[in-house]
Amino acid sequence: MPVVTLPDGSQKIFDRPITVDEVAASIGAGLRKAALAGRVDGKVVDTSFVIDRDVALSIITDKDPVGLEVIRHSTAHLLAHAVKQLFPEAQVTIGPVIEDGFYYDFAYKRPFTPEDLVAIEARMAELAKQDLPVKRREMPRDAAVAFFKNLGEQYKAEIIASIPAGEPIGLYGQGGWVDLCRGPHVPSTGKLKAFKLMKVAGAYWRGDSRNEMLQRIYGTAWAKEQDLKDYLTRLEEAEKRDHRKIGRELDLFHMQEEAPGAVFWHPKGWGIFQRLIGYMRTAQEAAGFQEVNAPEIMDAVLWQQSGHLEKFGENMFMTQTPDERVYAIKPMNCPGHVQIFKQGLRSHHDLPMRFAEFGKVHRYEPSGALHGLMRVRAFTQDDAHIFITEEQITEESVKVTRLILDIYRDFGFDDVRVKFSDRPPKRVGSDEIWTRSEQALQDAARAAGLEFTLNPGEGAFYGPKLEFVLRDAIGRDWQCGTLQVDLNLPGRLGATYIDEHSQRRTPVMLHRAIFGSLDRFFAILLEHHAGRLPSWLAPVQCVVMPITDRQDAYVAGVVGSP
RNA sequence: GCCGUCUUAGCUCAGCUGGUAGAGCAACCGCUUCGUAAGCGGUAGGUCCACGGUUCGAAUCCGUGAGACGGCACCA
Repeated sequence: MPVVTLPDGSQKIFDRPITVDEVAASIGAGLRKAALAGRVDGKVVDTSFVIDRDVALSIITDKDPVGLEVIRHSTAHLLAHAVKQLFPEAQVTIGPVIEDGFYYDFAYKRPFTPEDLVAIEARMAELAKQDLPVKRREMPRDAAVAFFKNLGEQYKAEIIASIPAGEPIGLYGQGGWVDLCRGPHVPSTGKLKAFKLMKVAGAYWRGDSRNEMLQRIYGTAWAKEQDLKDYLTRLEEAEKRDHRKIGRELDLFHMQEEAPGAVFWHPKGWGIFQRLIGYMRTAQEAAGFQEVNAPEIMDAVLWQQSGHLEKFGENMFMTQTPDERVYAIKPMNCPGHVQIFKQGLRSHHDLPMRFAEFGKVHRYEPSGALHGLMRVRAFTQDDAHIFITEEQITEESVKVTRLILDIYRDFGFDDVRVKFSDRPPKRVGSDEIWTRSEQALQDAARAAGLEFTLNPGEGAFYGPKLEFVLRDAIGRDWQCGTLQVDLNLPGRLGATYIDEHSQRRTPVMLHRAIFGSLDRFFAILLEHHAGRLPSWLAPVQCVVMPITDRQDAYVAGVVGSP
């Protein structure tokens, strides 16, 4: 006798186990038709899910964000179904939901072509039109492994084999095609109405660059045709804001193949760049930072000590000079700032010492990573390193986070998210030190009143970090600023200060960047404003133009007046 | 770095199966002086990414390399 409690608090009593679909039908034919899935005691399930006990149930339709996810997930299945029909030799792997859509990875003897996509999308439309019922069943794990091996689906078998033996495996079938999936899915393919395949690309099996490359097909799916259209319009709008296009049109900068990943700044672009620096210089001086400048080329030894060479050696520009010494072109500013700190004796009275630099750094980024100004091999950072005692971490971090948020506000970025990244797998320093630095940074974030999400394993190799993510005018997120607590590098590079007991101690170093990469921040601003920068930044604030040549003399007067 | 696509005038792009290059916009020169995003006419502009190969002949076919673009991996 299941009692089903609906979201409005009303209850329905049934005299036998029933499905979500049947409950929806009992409420109304319209709801039954709109039902994509159900939420039973908080868990999302298929409409075929059998309710055999008292539960809280809500029917999920395409008005529900989860409903949209179900649609996208099922559309990924529809894609795989169509691919298997057209290319039976292709093997299926995984097909998750992503922002605005989905993808599905296939192993196939050759890459899919844009023409293939057209054919696949047409087949998907046919399968949707047939309104095939989507049916779930379960199978013991080992039976499922055998089942997929028998189908020749090696990748699926491998995925299932990595699931614990006790768990039953969910299989979804539609029109003679079966896929492993935890679901849930729409009740029938006819629910899938608004989708489009977007692009093909390579992607590594299990996301590991040592593995073979699969063919990934990206698609987008929506509840309604109009939503799909709106989405495509949004993409067009984003394309119009592309900083690479605007940069050329407004004559701000260019790049050319002799200097891959490096920027040639034109007068107007460099003027904007300098105003950004000028702004930051004023703001950080007011906050107690002192500007410094360290060499761009230093002996590789320093980078060995810091640990950068070991971790990032492959991504550093090295140079051998006639004196046979190996120098590195700096990829970071921290070791340089530590050298400045190390000159002379520092007392605890001197701390905090805040060194800031508009440091130009070079990183040999993988060729495939380069992207306009967003990812380059030579760029300027608004980088600062603050030397403090361990007791000062919280107070100083709070100050820095305030500064960061204030500055973003000045640029019109009010919507800022914060992420906390803790120890990565490849790191320097003891676990004990990591525990202390993670704790200190989290305490500081809380003291600053920040809400943050966890980003496990994404910290820098020397310390945990807070990452500041801006949301732009069209809703895209950009990670810019960062604040890192570092209990490792000062020691590795031999920095010390004298404490109140006349003892030598190792300072703590905070790393902070607000714009991050000036070049990248420049690009973000261009895209955020679609090229129409606020007048304090704009290289051209106004133009005086005559309508006919009869006004020439007058206009010359206007231009000449103050 | 990996997969795929691409590279032709300042920009955006045509150029079918090989017969030594075209358009629109921009520029320049005239004309027009017209009230809210493309007035009219004309002129000029190209090592067809680079290097090798096939061929009587290569922008076109093949190979190598570079760069760009879209993803993946990476991102101190």
